[in-house]
Amino acid sequence: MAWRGALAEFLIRKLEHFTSLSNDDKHALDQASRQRTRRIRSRDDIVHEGDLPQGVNLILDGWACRYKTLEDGRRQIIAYLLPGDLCDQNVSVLREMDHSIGTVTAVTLAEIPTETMRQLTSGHARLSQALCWESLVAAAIQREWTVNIGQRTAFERLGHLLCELYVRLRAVGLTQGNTCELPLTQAEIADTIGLSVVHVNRTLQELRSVGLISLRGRELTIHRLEALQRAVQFNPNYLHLGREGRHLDSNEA
Amino acid sequence: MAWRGALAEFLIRKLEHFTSLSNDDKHALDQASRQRTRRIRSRDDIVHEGDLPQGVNLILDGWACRYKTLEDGRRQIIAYLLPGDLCDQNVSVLREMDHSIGTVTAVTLAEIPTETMRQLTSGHARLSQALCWESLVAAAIQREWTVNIGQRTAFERLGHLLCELYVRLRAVGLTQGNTCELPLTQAEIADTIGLSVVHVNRTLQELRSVGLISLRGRELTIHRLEALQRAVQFNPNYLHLGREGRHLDSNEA
DNA sequence: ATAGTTTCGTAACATAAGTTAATTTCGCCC
DNA sequence: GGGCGAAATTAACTTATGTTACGAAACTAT
Repeated sequence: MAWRGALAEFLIRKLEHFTSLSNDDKHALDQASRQRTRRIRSRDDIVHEGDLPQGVNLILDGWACRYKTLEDGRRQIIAYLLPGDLCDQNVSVLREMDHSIGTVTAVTLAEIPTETMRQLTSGHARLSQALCWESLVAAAIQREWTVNIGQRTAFERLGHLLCELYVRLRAVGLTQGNTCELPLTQAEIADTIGLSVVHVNRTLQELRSVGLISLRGRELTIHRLEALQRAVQFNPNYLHLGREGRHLDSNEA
Repeated sequence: MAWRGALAEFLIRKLEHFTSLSNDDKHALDQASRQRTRRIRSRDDIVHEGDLPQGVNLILDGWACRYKTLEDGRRQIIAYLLPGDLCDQNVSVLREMDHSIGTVTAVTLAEIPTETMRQLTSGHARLSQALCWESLVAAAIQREWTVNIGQRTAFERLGHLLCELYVRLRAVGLTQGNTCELPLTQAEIADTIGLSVVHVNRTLQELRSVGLISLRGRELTIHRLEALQRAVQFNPNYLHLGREGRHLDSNEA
């Protein structure tokens, strides 16, 4: 059976970078994704800080983000949730959410009940490992963001973010050649890498003028990925995609 | 039985902020900590980026940190590991470490084999939940660091870090009144919050001059915790210590 | 104690990034 | 297809933070 078109398609593709799943595993994942799906419109909230944590959300389509707002309005985007990403495999252990999750684009998500998750992991050793891997990778990404914001220059920070998003999208088959969608406004990028909008704009101009990227409409093209990686010290090892995350064929354009 | 003096003392204390453990749970934890302990001297590496991940490490005593180094020598400290902290409950799923772990002070740690961990979690539902909570809190801390470095001013960043370390130490009984150890050099603080050493020094002077803290030798005193929290927008909810992480009695001085 | 080595403290100066504000371009809706 | 609001762009100016450098203090080891 081809898993193109399965609701859990992107998640399955992602997990297969770590291990190959049996048809049974994939079927179970897909079933779990069908129990309850929800459509949320663009720039809307999925979960609020202070909420009681619910079961697991799987992003089926669209972009979301975790974010936190300070009292005076400053906002930090803490993570991007792309198709195939699971939010919070175990949060229900906590008493309340310490941050919010909002959409960037319109999003379709599957709400997988805690009980279904339990069944998935107890009955499928391989799958259970793969899900564990997925949450370790999410943690590794969060660590890398700390490094990115803490140590890198504006140019490197922005380039690094673009590399990461591109490679993550490629890992789930959402790139065409060296192009992918980038539905973020410059204000959102600014809140992601801790810069002002104006400086994001300047830095974007710089990345363009040295010929490393194009960004028009909501479409990003990375002209020379290798060069960009070098220029911004992007080492994809933290994504744990095997074989360094490079040379993974994307779906052809 | 009193668990003062148990090797896993600090871990037990920490977990009990989340749930109360049975004597059986505590005994199992303590036994697991006794299997293999190791002593590492100050400013030495425990784990190197690129290493094959091993079983779980539990910090029994002393301070360690996760860090990452860029090619040109810039370094970011990604997390502090304090007594009672577990490193990497499931890393063995990954093929290689994407960052290093080094000591700040001399450290005693327990290496808990993967198999022992499995037994711990499968035989003790309560404990298993508590360990899950501990890893969710670690992730929440990492997210908060992203916010801290991304959005806050130097003054807030540093104050926030000090609040966090103080509250975490208090949660395991390692404070005396409003004082705790802070065995970090200013260079290490700088690499933690993404500032230069000089600016850390300036900012420290500022925190002192407004009477919020004292820091001499390796001893930190927070004179007015509430005031400091307000001044730097430190909201301890992300530590999920129940009751907001305040009013937890520390061991008396 | 003494010498050597970190760490801390400060000053003078340099610069990356923030702010404000005005203009242009883009995407969308009637 | 014109008008409206959001997003992007640019310029001029400000500021927080970085850099370099040097001396003082605090540890460490003999």
